[in-house]
Amino acid sequence: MKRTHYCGALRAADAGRDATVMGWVHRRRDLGNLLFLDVRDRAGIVQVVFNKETQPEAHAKAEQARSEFVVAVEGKVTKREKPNPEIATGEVELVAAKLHILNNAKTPPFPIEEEINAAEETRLKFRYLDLRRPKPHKNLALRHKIILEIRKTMDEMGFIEVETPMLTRSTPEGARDYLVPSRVHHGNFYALPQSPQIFKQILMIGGLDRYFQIVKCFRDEDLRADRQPEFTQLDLEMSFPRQEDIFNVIENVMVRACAVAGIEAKAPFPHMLYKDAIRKYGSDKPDMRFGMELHEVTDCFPAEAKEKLQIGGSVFAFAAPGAAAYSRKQLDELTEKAKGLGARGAYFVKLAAEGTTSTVEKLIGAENVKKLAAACGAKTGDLVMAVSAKEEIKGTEAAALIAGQLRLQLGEALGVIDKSQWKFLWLTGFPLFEWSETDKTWVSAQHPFTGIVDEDLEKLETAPWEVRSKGYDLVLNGVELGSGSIRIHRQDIQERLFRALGLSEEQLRRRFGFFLDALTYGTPPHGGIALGLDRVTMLLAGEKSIREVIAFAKTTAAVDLMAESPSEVDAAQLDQLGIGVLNVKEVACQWCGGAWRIAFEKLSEPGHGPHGISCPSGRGVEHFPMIDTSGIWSVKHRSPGNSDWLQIEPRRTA
RNA sequence: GGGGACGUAGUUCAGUUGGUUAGAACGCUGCCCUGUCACGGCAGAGGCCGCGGGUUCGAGUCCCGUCGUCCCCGCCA
Repeated sequence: MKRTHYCGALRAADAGRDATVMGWVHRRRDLGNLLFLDVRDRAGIVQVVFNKETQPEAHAKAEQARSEFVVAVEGKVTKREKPNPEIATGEVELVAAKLHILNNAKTPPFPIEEEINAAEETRLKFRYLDLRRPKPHKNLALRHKIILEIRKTMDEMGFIEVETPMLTRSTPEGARDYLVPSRVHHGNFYALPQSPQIFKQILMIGGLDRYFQIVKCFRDEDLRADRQPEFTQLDLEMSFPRQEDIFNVIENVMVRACAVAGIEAKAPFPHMLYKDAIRKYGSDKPDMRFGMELHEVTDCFPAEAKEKLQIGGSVFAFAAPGAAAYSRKQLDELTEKAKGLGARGAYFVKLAAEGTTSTVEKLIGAENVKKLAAACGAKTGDLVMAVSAKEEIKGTEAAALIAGQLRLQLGEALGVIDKSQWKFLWLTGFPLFEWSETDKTWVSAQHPFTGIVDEDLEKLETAPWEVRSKGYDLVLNGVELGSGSIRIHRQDIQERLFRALGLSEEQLRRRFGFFLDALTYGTPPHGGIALGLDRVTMLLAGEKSIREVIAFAKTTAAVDLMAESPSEVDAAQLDQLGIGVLNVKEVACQWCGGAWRIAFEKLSEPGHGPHGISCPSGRGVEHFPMIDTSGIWSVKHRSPGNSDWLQIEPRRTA
C-alpha cells in the first residue's frame, strides 16, 4: 500500500482520482449508516466519508476508529455538493473504499487542535502530541527555513562551516559549565562549550579566513522565557575585518532570514552607543518600537528634597502618554514595582486637562514639577514617572535601569508598542570591564578576548573603568540577538588583559596557555559575532518564548518532562567514571543558628556521618550530623553532663 | 538564592462568611441517527480537591511546610 497524496493536499482538481491517504483520525462524526472521519497529516485535514450501504466493510472498520488512531484510507476523491469553506480541502472529500487501521491510540490528554489551552506542563510532557498541532509544525518549519537561508547566505559570502568539539575544556570565566566526566582519566572532566569562542579564533589563526557554524551551546544558569540551558547559535568569525564588514554580513543574513518569514527588514541597521542606550532607554537592549525616552531629572530635586526622600543617586523620568488618568492604586502598584526593582522611590506628575498635580509638589515645588514634566516632553494627558536609586553604584545609572524596566512595562500596558515594527539596532562603545560586587574585582563585560579601543590601551592598568571595548551587540525589538567583537590578536595585549583581570602567571598558563601560544604564531586581526537562533526564530514566529520554537524544550527547573531528564544513573556507570554522589544537606543548629552543610556518601547508612563539630555558641555542645533509617536528616547534640541526644529538626537557612 | 501567580474529573475551569452527597463545559463509554463538518439525541462512567502537617465539632476553603509549572530579580564572560 502506497500513500499517493497528503490529506491536506487534495483539491478540486483531484476530483475523480483514486487516492490513498495516511494519517491520524482527527475527528469522527457518526451519523449511523453514514460516518465521517476527518483524517489529518502534516499538510492538513481531509474529510473521508464511509457509507454502510455501498462499502459495509470499510464502514464497519470506521466505527472502530477513535481519535488519533493511525489509518490508511483508499478511496475516490469526490467533489462535494456542499463545500466546506473553512478547510483547504473543503471542496472535495474522499469516498472510502477501504480503511486500514494501522495503529490504535489512547485517548489523548488534550485535544490536538490549532488553538490549545492545555497547561504548558502537559504539553511538554506529551510533546509528541503537542507537536501534531499545526502551530509547532509551522514554527519548526520556519526555524528550518531560516537556518537553511542562513547557511545559503553564509556560503554565498565565502564562509566555511566547520565543526568544533562538544567535549572540550572548562573555561573558568563566564557561565557555569556543564561537565562531562572522563572515564579514561578519573577525576578529570570535559566541559560542554558555552560557545566555540577559542576554537573559532584558532580557526582564524589556522587561515580559514571566514568560518561559521550553526552550533549548540550550553550554559548551566537559571532559565527564562528566552533562555534554555542548551541553545543554538549562528557563530561566525572572519579575518582582517573592519567592524562594518561584520555588520554587513549579519545585516545580510538577518534581512534574508526576515524575508523567509515574510518580514521586510532594511539594512543598514542604526547604531547606538551603550551609554546612550542606558541613559535614554535604561537598557542595554533598548526596544526602539516606541518612544517614552528617559531623561535625567536629578536637578529637579533640590538638596533638601533629596535628603527627605533619601535619594542617594540620580533620578530618571519618562512620560507615559495618556496615562494621566491612572488611579492612586495604579500609581501605588507602579511604586511597589519600582521598589521591587531596587528603587528608593517613585514620583509622579499628572498632566490632566484640569491641571497639573504631582506626588512630590510639596517637596520640590511647582517650578520643579513643571521643569520635570518639560524635561520629559510631557503633554496634557500624560503621566510622568520619575524613579530614584538608593545609591549610585560606581559608573552605573541604577535609576535609569529601573526606569527602563518600568518604561517597558508601561509601554506594553498602554499599548504604545507598534508590534508591526522590526527595529534592529547595533550597540557599540561598551566598557571593557564591569565591577563585580560578588568578586570585588573588575571582570570582562563581554569575554576576555574582546578587543580594546586602541587609544584606551594605556588605561588598561591605570583606569580600567574608562577602557572601551571593540564589542558590539545586535538588538531586535528589545531582545538581545547576539554579541561579538573585534578580538585581541596580539599575544602581549591578551596577556596584559588577563593580568588586568587578576589572573596569575600560573593560572594563565594553565587555562589559556595553548591559546596564548597560538597567538604568537602569526595571528591575523580577526573578529566575529554569534546570534541566538532560538531567539531569532522566536521573534520571527511571533512567539513569546523560545520553548515554542524548540522541539524538546526544558522547564524553568531545567527538566525535560517528557524524557524525564536529568535522571539518576546506575551505580555501575558511576563506578566506571570513578564518581560517587554525595548527599549534601544543610541543617541548622538550634543553639547557634549556624547552618551546617553536611555530605553523606550513602543515604542508606543510618548514623553514618562526619565527626562532631563543636558548637560555636560556646555552650560546650557538639554537633553530630545524623541520619535515621527513614532517611530523615538531623543534627544531634551532645553536651557535657547530658547524655541525651537532642534532635534538631532540619530547617532552611539563608 | 529572592519576589509573584497558579495547582480541584482526561482537559479547561467554577466552587459563597469553613457546613450535608464537590459542580460545569469539552473529552471519554454505550445506544439511536444517511450529508455531517465543533453533527445531533438519550443514557452513563469518571475526583487522594498536588503532597504532608496543623487549627477546628467540621477544611477544597484558614495556617505552616513541601513539591511541581509559569513570570520576574539575582545569575546568564
